[in-house]
Parts: sequence; C-alpha cells; structure tokens
Amino acid sequence: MPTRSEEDHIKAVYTLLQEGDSAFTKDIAERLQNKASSVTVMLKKLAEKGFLKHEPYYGAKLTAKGRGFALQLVRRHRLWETFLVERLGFGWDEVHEVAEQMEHVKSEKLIDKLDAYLGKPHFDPHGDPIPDKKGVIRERKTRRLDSCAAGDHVRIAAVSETTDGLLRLLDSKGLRIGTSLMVQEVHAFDGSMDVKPKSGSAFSLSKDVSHHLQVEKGKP
Amino acid sequence: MPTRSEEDHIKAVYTLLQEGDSAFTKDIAERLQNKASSVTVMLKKLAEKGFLKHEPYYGAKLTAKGRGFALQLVRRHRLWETFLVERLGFGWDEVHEVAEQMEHVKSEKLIDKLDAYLGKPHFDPHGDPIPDKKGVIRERKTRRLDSCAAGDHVRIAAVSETTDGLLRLLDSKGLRIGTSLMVQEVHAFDGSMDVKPKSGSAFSLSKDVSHHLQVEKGKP
DNA sequence: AAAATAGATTAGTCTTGTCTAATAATGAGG
DNA sequence: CCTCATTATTAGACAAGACTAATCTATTTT
Repeated sequence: MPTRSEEDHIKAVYTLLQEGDSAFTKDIAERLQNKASSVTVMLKKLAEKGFLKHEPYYGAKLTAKGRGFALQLVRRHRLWETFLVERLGFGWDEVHEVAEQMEHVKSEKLIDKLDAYLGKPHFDPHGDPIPDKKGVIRERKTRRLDSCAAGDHVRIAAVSETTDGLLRLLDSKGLRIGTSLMVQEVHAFDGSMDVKPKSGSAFSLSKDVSHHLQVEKGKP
Repeated sequence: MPTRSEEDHIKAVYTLLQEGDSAFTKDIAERLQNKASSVTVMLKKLAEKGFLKHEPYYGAKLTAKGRGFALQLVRRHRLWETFLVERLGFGWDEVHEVAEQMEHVKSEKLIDKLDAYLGKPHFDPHGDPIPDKKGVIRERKTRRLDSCAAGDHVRIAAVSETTDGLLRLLDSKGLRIGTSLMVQEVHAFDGSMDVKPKSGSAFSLSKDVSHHLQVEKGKP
C-alpha cells in the first residue's frame, strides 16, 4: 500500500503522461513542489515496488499496476470535486486543493457509496472524465476551441486548466460545462475569437482562454 | 498548524479527559497504538507548542488552545460520521475508521458547508453531541441505562462505546438513537435488566450493554 | 521502612522523506 | 567532434516520528 507521498508521485507521473508523452524528473518535481533529487529517489523506490519503469535520464512510464493505481486516485479526486460543487455548493475554482486531500482517504466502500450517491457521474465539474471502478474512462471526441473556425457550432465539454483565474473568468462570462456557442469570427493577428452563446450576446475570447476550452460539436 | 500525529495526540488527551479526569501516557499510547516512550516525547513537544500542560508522571491537561483544537477535531469527526450514515448509507458501526481519516482534511469552508448541508445537526449517529463552530457543546442531562430502576420510561440518547460488536448487537435488537423503552425489571444478581421497547416485545439486556447506553427521561 | 511493581522518561537507533552540494549524463550549437 | 548549458543522479545531512532498552519515579505491598 503506497504512502501519501508515493501516491502523489504516481499521480504526477500519470498526469504528465496524459498531458504530453513524457514524465521527466524536473516536471514531476515542479508539480509536487519538491526538488528533482528527491524525485529521483522516489522514482527508484516506486520502480522497485513495480508501479513504474524508471529509465534514468529519460523519465518514467507507468506499469499496468501503476496506471491502475493512478486511475483510482483520479477517480477519487474527481468524485470528491463533483461532491463539493454539486452538493456542498463550492465554486468550481475552489475545489482542487480540498479534493487533493480527500483523494487520499482510504476506503473502497466510501468511494463506491459516494459514486452511487452522486448518480455515477461520468464527468466532473470541469468536464473531465471520471474513471469507473475498474479504471475505464469513457472517451469523447473533443477539440480545443482555438482549433475551431468561424461558423462552427460547439458545446463546451471541459476546461483543461484549473487555475482559479481562468475558472473565475469563465464564470463571469457565463461559460459553463455544457454551454453552447457559435464561433463568429477568428482574428488572425492575435488568435482571439468572437463567440456568441446560444442565449446572450457575443463577446471576444483571447487565445489564452480558447486554448484551454475543450469543445464537442453542437448542432449547426 | 499541528501535524496529523500531533492532532491525534491532542484528540486522545481530550477524549481521555472527557471519559475520566486524567490522561496518562500509557492510556494515550494504547489509544493511538503507540509505545509510551513515543507519547512522552510528543507530549513534551505539544506542551512547548502550548496545546497542553505536561506534568511528568502525572499525565497531561489541555490548555484553552488545545481544548479549542480538540473540539474542532471532534466536530469534524462527528459531522463526517453523520454524513456517512445519513447521506451515504453506512451502518453506524462502520464509520469510525473512515471519519478518523476525513477529520484531518484541512478546510474551514469545507466544514462550514458540510454542517449546513447536514442541517446543522447537534448529535451524531451515536448520539454524541457535535460541537458548534465555536466549540460549544449543547448539553443534555442523560444517565446510564444501568442506573435506572424498574418502571422508568426512557429514550436512548447516546451509545458511549463505538465498538462494532456492541453497535451491531443494538441494531439487531432494533435499538436506535431515539428508541423509547420501559424498564420492566432489574435482576440484582448480575445487573441484567428486562426492557420493553414502545413497539415490540420485551427482552433482556446484560449489564455490559446497559452500562454503555445513555438515556434521557421519556414520558412515564 | 524496604522491596517490589507498574508506569514514565531518557537515550540512542532506525526509517521515511526531504534537502543541498557535488558529480555525471544528455543533447544542441559551434 | 568538442564544449556548454540543462537536467539527472548520487552522496551525505537532517528532521520527524516511531521503536527498544535502560533508567528512574511513584505507589503499593510486606
């Protein structure tokens, strides 16, 4: 049974591999607010315990065991985030840190019951998929909003960054998971775009913002 | 900000002082599954930090600061137990260990919102009082069932031991918090008593059991 | 009052997880 | 191909928190 620090490292590796295709010591260290040397030591230990393969100087890859473990952590994290937002009334920009603590509570039964209580949700408040008990993630075909062209009709599926600033900005513009948009115009010089929500008037989004919005096709 | 281990020690001292009037090294050690020598070291540290007074060889007493801290832990523990039983459908004999982990999650806002979500309950599923945000406990005048005499009408207010065995026994007899009983007869030779629930037929309770039931007066 | 016993404390060790400093490997540019 | 900047690793120190063994204190028993 991994310690809390071990769990954090496994999850960091998983997340980095999701975002790109590599998990380097430096990036893991940055994410965990640790020094690289500490991470090296930890990776060696986790490799011995069979959670990952550590190729010195070339980063880490998860084993099946490590991946399964990481998926349970992600599941726990996202279920708690869902609980905090949907039941306790937290804003979606406030839940990350708390869920980060709750995900380490060890009780399989607790997660089973929480899952049932929330209605076995497939997505968390940021639109990220929640792995099921077996670690299976239901896939959606989404693209980044900044890859869309004028005239596209789309629905916001997920927000791929969870910094407080971005989430509050979206909130203030009335942009939520599920909000339908039409892309009116894309400005080549700075990548900003004008979008019009189904209900409400049009406004502009900078590339910084549209880059982090995952959307799926809506009806045209 | 105390560490998890420090929190555990503070709470153990608080609980022992509630149950009796002393918190000795040995008893703290037993409760935390630690050795006495480890506890001594910890008590010295907590005394330096101002959470308690440590009188070597005569145990520990909490300071106001330590008591306030312990009350917040108790509050968190009992709110989570209430959540687990009332919302997630856990049995009241299954929640202790999980709540023991959840009580260490640090977020004042979380507890405020949980409290509101549960309807600001004053008692947990075992009938124990939940301190409010300021640490104030609403008192009730209760007595142990084994101090009652034949003919008394009482209502179960709390169960003062939370071992799985006792709680399951009570469950199987239909005894819950709030159940009304009439004491039919007390047997002097072994302290057992016959009781009759308002609805249902009479049965016998051993002294072991009646000793741990806190009751309040019901209507005669 | 002395001895015995239960419990508490101290001293010293070990493990875990972190750090800093020193050393080594990689990959890019000249 | 060599050098340099970046990143990784190793080695050694340190703090927290637990343990064992040895010592000490308080209390009870004789």
